[in-house]
Amino acid sequence: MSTNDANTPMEFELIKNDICSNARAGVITTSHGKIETPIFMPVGTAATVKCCHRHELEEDINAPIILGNTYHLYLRPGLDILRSAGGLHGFSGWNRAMLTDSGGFQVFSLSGNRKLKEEGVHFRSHIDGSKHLFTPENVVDIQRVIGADIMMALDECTPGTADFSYAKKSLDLTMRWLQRGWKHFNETEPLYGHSQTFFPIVQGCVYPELRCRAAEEVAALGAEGNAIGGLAVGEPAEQMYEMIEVVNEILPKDKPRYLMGVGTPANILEAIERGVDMFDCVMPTRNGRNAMLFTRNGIMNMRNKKWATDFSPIEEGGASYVDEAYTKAYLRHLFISDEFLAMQIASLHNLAFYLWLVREARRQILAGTFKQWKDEMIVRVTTRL
RNA sequence: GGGCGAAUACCAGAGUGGCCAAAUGGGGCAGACUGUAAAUCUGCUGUCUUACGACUUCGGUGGUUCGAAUCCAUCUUCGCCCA
Repeated sequence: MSTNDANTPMEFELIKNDICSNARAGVITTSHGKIETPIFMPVGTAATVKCCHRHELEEDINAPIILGNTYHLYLRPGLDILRSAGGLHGFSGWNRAMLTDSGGFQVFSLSGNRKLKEEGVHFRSHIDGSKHLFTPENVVDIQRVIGADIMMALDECTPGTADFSYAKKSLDLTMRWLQRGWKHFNETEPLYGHSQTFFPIVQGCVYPELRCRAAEEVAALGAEGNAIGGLAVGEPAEQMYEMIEVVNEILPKDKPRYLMGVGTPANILEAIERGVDMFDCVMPTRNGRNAMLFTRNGIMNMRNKKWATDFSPIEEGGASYVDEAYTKAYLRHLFISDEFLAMQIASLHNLAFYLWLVREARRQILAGTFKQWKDEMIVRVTTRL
């Protein structure tokens, strides 16, 4: 596993473009290992991918990169502890790559507890109600302390239902924040001897005009990778796909593109087809904890009675050992009985499935068979079992 | 043999004359969840395909009453106590 030191920036190598679509296969090299793309990144908000041991993430799910969250880690355990531990890598023991969200999504999801100002976002902690301020600059500093290989710009994630005038006003602010964050990133240094990179985020809600402008401004920075945010937040899926097309027309082809917070297996396949390389989403873990399993044959609600006496494996030939190790009837029993093991099995299964899905997509792109495979997979993964 | 108490929907359990198809909890059935304030949230859970509405229910039977899960009589079952 080759690694980069603090002076070597992240690299992205484009291996192959699909013939029939904008899908592509590549490799990202970070100080904490290589990441073959397309990739799905499990979300580990509070320094843990919920219900999963590190060993499982490494060996069973085989995730090359996971997420952390600036907002949550800043509040708990706090910067002093993270700094003393040598960053989140040292604290959690995760030695592969890591990406941290800036807290921009919390600006959206905790909208009742915050106030947007030109300088940044004033918010109250959901834990103790204490007051805090995130600025484009200090979220860079915080992410330096966390030590993520990839850090994200502070943005405002607008709801998919925002009207044009609000979306424009919001985008203007996000773009001003972006310039400040980018400047500050370039004026500061990593703390732990490994390199860090900074991804800007394209906003603009569902308005092509705004998305184009944002993509052009983002592309002009020349960052090592670029993100698309503010999608899958209430707008119809077709509109999301349209926005991805508009934006990817403009974002540089030789840099990885990260679609933030998306999504369902079908969303991911559609986005890969449109040239997206990186994904993250809470869906495999959250929905897993709530008894929803994604499989290559469709979706199962494990609480449903139909599984009560189904003693077949969770998923024959599935992507992780739990698929053959436990039966549907047993897993249903665990969920009905509120046993912790149910959530562990489901989370492991779903993450392994998501990682399998993107690896298989990559394999199909390399084999030149992506388009046909994708069309078949969409039907399968959206079937309700 | 005598006395007291209890019987309510799948379970537990409230209700003791009309606002009762009947609180609440559990269980059951289904749905939602997209850069995680989520091991969370929502709906349904007597029958009539849905709503309005109608119908049948509170151990059985018979009564009182304009009206009964609720009052009376009696029977049945269960629990406790005395012999």
